[in-house]
Amino acid sequence: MTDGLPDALAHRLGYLFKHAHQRLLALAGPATAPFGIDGRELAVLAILGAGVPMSQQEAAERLGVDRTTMVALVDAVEEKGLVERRRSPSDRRKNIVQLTPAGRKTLQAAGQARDEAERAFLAPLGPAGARSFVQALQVLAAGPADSTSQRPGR
Amino acid sequence: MTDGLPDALAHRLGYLFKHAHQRLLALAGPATAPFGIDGRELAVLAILGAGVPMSQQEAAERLGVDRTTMVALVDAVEEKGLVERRRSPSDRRKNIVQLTPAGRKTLQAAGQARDEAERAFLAPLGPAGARSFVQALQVLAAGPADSTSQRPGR
DNA sequence: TATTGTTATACTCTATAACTATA
DNA sequence: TATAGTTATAGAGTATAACAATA
Repeated sequence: MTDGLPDALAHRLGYLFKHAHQRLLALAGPATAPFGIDGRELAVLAILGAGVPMSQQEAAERLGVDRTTMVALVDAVEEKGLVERRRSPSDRRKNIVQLTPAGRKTLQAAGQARDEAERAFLAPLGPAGARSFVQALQVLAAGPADSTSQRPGR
Repeated sequence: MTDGLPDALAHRLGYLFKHAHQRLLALAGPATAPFGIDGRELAVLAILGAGVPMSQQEAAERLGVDRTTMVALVDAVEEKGLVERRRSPSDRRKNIVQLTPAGRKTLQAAGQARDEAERAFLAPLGPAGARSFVQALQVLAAGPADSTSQRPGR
């Protein structure tokens, strides 16, 4: 029998997603905590530090959160001195949100800690199993490839 | 347009779990809605209909939810006439929660609808890919197999 | 008129503490 | 004293509506 999982739920994807996610959080939370940020704030830094400067709304879309949620998220990392809001010169309605030097440093260090936590989380699958699991998860998270967008992997 | 996944997040498991789960809910929610229940209530029916009669607290533990959360959950399905609470003869503090005939019927029909939704969700992986994905997810949800094994929840 | 950021508000989900009745 | 169920309450997390500034 699948020890740990009640039979009636062993194949329920919702249940499995919830509990797998909880186990990940239990590992990744403590990993990023020493850097003063949580997983969501780290994701904000990662989005903003990825490339071109972008507005709050662009960042919110990429994160998959509402723009009203993004306000509090940017507030949090700005108060910690990790990002700065600046008015866009070309469109003064927009905030361009940029990483500070401290933000870049935190992104680098906390990102590494989180990567290690993720590796530990995936370890039971073995290297090849972990790789194909993440690939499959990317497919499922991206959803059915619609005609106008590129197909992620495979 | 953000087609697919933003590079900076493509390998972040928390992000992938969240969005994959959301996509699953978008499919499974409408599938069980015609039967008047949501996914969580269906899980309650599945736990209670799986075998031996059990108390609310036992069912809550297997579901991975708090016993106070379980009260409202059982309330909901009881009001719909799908389960009945009755006092345990051997320990009058306990509620034995049993499926009604309507509950069994709903479990059967809604369970089938949900299974179909899950198959549709996993379809992009192909049959073999879906199988190994679910297997991996079970491993990750159950956590490291330690000797005193209980589940992580709570 | 539409859009960006913002605030206020409400709703969902869940957990903690306290109460009751049983043991 | 401890446990099962319950209630009240509070904390996240997120979404909707409305407003000011700007386009």
